[in-house]
Amino acid sequence: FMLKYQEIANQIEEYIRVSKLEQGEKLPSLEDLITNYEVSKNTVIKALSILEKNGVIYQVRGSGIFVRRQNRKGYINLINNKGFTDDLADFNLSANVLEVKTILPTQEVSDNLKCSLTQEVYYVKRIRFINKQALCIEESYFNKEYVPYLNKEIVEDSIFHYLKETLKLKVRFSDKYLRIGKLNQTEASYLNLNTHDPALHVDELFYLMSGEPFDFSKMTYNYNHSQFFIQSSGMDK
Amino acid sequence: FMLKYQEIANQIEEYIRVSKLEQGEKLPSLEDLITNYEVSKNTVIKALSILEKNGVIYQVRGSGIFVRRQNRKGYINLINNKGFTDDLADFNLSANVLEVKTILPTQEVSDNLKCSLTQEVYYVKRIRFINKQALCIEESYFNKEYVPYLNKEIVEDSIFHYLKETLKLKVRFSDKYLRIGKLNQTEASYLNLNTHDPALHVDELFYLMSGEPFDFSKMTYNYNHSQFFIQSSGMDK
DNA sequence: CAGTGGTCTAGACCACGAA
DNA sequence: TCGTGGTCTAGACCACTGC
Repeated sequence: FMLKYQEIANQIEEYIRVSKLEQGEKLPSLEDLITNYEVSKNTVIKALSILEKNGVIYQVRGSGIFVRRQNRKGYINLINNKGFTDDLADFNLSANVLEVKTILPTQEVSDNLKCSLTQEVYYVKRIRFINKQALCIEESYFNKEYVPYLNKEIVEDSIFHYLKETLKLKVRFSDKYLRIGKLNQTEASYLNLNTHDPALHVDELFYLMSGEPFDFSKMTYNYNHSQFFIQSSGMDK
Repeated sequence: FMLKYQEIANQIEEYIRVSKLEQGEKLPSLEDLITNYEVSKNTVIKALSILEKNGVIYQVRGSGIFVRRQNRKGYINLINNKGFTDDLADFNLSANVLEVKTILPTQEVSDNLKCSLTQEVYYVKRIRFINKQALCIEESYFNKEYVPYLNKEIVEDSIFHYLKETLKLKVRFSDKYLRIGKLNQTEASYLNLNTHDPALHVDELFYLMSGEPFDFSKMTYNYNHSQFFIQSSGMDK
């Protein structure tokens, strides 16, 4: 079962895709959408507000509803929470698992996961590849309270898929901190680059539906494959 | 005059600040808010959805409304459209204007601004400083149709302030493209760094309320001052 | 099962843009 | 002035959490 406004949002997005509407092209009017979908005005507006938030459309009072979207290919959208799987769907992604174990958290990890220093967490270290080239080094820490079990097989696949399907955990939101620096020797060797080459460090904290942080990840990206995209929706609406 | 939901959103944010509520602390229930502000349920929900979008709160069904917000200081929020002025308010910002002139657009500029190759645009080159250290090199191109006049005095101050107050232009949304590379010799000298040091390149396209692009800016950041923050709100709601 | 957040409606009225 | 998007309401009913 799906919510009406969600369903309508999906259908409008589908409509834009199959009609191959481009930036600036006009969609049916609010009233048309209301009669077509046989729902109330508020419901359509809610659907449109989702699409607006996601950068798919923009609405202009007195004028109409228009298509936005114009993502350059190969850029990773920093707003979605879905990992890369969506943005880089056209590319050949894989991961090389270096370690999966339980450890005692460092101060930094315990601060972020809001867990005790004496309570073990899962530690996972992976190198992620895109088209067989190293994309990033990823070190993740999982609160065992929410992720009681992990192993190499699970982690070689998509962790998020496992969390969602098996553990029934859903990510509600996340905080990302980006920083630019230089690669040290170890990082450089993993990424097949040179020491002192540019490095993009991303710390990311993932929260569950209930608002509890459960996954703290530290990533170091290969600068050759680091292209990111951000759509800001500006005003409060 | 202000919209009710906007007013309520502001007041709740204010309430969080003066009450010094921290991450995870609970706000009054929906029903309380409805009776306190004497508005309908939908209006409160709209106010809350703005705060949720801005990363200020999160709502949990059956449980309550909680404070989010936990921005590390000095990180630039990549979601806001306001330039740096807000995030770096505590720091000493200034700009050194190198050039202000009208030129014919390159192919790249005309593609982005959707203007003809034969129609002149304003070109502005600035170095921006934070606490007297070079933060970034900024080259901006403005469509003259919307920004008919610029000069050095205006540009030394905040361009966005001028656009808003004098020209009555409002930014509706923007697209940002981030890329990491190495500084060339010229860039390095402007930023007081070394050739081949890390460089963060950001291309940003700003759109007006009507959806027209009017400002295309190419920025190169000093990696020592490049700390960015992104709050993702995850799911479609 | 009480408390709390979320969805949906029908309809009144407002505000902006374009012809 | 008309078409179109935006705000707001009152109320019905649904869904999840935690005692």
